[in-house]
Amino acid sequence: MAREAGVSQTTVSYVLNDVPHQKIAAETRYRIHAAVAKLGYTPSAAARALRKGQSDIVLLLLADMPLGHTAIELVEQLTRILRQQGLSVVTRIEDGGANDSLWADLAPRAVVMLAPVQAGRRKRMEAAGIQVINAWRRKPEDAAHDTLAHSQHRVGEVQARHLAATGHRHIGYAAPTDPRLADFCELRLQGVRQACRELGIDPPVVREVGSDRDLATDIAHEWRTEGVTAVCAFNDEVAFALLAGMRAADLEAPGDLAVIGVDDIPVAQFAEPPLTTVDQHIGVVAAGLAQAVLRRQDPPEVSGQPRGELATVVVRQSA
Amino acid sequence: MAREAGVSQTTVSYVLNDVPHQKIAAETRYRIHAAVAKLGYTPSAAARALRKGQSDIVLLLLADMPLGHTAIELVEQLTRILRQQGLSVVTRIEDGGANDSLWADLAPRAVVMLAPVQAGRRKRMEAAGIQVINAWRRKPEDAAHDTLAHSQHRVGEVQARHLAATGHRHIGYAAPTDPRLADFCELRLQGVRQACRELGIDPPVVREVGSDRDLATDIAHEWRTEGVTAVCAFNDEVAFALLAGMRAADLEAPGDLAVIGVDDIPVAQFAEPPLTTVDQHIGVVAAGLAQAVLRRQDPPEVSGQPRGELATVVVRQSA
DNA sequence: CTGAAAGCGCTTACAG
DNA sequence: CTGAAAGCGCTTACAG
Repeated sequence: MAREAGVSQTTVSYVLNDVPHQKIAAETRYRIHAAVAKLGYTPSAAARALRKGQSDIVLLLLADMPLGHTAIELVEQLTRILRQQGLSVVTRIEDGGANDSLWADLAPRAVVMLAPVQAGRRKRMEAAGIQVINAWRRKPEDAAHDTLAHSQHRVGEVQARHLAATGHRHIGYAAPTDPRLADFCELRLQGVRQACRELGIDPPVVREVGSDRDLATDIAHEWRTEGVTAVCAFNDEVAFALLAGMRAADLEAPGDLAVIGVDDIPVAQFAEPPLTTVDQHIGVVAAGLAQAVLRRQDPPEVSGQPRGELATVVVRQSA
Repeated sequence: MAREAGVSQTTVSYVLNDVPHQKIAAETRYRIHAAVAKLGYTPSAAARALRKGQSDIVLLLLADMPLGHTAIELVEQLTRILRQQGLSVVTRIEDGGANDSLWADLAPRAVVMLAPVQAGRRKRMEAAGIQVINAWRRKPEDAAHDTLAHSQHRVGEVQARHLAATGHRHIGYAAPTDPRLADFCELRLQGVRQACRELGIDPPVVREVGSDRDLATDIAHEWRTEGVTAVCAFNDEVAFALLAGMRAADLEAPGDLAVIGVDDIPVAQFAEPPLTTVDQHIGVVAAGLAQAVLRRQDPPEVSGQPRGELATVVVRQSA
């Protein structure tokens, strides 16, 4: 490569990396770019990583749980935003431990954890100079400065407020049965609880709604006998199960029990009745995460929490 | 590291890589492992990659299209299978070109493309010694040796055969409107067409069903006037739209029009009526893909096409 | 059975 | 404005 352009390795490196404060003659630059094009040269990232100790990769670790539509959108957005900054987002689904070798393999600049983080692992990564961004706080107290957790809390709040605004004072909460969803559920549920407190209405009556229609029917009846008139479902899937259980017992939404989901999955509009749900503004969350990654390297440009609403209600017929 | 154990770099490398035909004294081995544990030493993958010219990473490139539940499962399974072979699967959503830098960054051993592959890009990767596995054939003719394409073809076949088996002779095909899904749709549709040919029934009447309920209603009426009695939907989402359109016009499934989807998404069982659909056996596809990756390096153990059914019908009420 | 040495392809002080 | 040289941490012939 250097030979083809008739210059030294050094100069090639300067030109290709646009090293500031290095004046390079325009003609030399040109010769180098020509040679690059001619040879189809691509710098070896392995060598660069070895030399600099870090690659330009940001590793996104996803929890091993049912990943929906929304999670994928988050991945896409984060990938897009960070690419503009020259960083390559690479995604990995967690699976317990074996990933240690992966972060060593990639020598990522940062690891964004959308999964539980074990203290030991975190320490090892940080010791290796990798920035660890924990976007998965279990405890709501920790969530204050965390866009993702904050948005989950907000989701619950938005659900409860919509129900209250349409006159409901006794609400239920339909939790999923999958234990891997428990942390997420807790965050959303806290949001619901807080909203209820603030609105001065009863705390939500929580029940696990599995993916069994008959069970959902029973639960719907129970809620009604307890005076519950509306329920926040953990997500749209749980809402579908509940709606199916209600139809089986000739219970109507929102008349007998109003139901509001979360996610606005593509089929939500085709539910019977069409599902009222909460749309998460994933772009805002992604921007928050991207900021956290970038803050380290570009102090001035980025600032605190991202602005913008994190979630809004999509009103259809079920609530 | 070598110093801590009181041996040379060479020996450390031999021990850690279990180099065959290198006899190392048990005591030396032990000293090295002890030092590894004590220092928390992790070999630099960047250096290894630089030296060997390849990392242990397999890059999975996903098309930029609505990725469902099924796609995610494929990613999970492939990750799991390949990890057992010491390979790290890393996933990236395609976005047009900018990924060139990524494969250079990772120096992956193989790239599995679940996205359209441009000839130029492919050539560059292969020139770099990267194995390229193209699991995205546009043309059904190319699909013969490709597990993924083959399974898509099979999906259509299974749909049509189920409909024929329940007495339908005039079937419709509900295609999605998203152009990014066109290639996939074509593969499935070919499967339907072939099954119709083999069964001696009319070719499917294809219509695009968007996510507009009223439009779906109109289309349902059209099909009925044309004598269509059952329809294969591209996937469960399209099926939901169609079912919603039918309910709006008091048309019943399967009486007025039978509907069968694809994917068995979690909410399919809660459709009104519960959706009959096709379950793709993603494990088989993943195994096929994994084989293709491994074939190159471990010739003997793996053989041709994976065995096993690729898709089966989940019978519920809509068809 | 073990080690000294070369070299993978970069980046970056440093010297001109 | 440009280049010679060191060194990042490995692997692997090769020599003992």
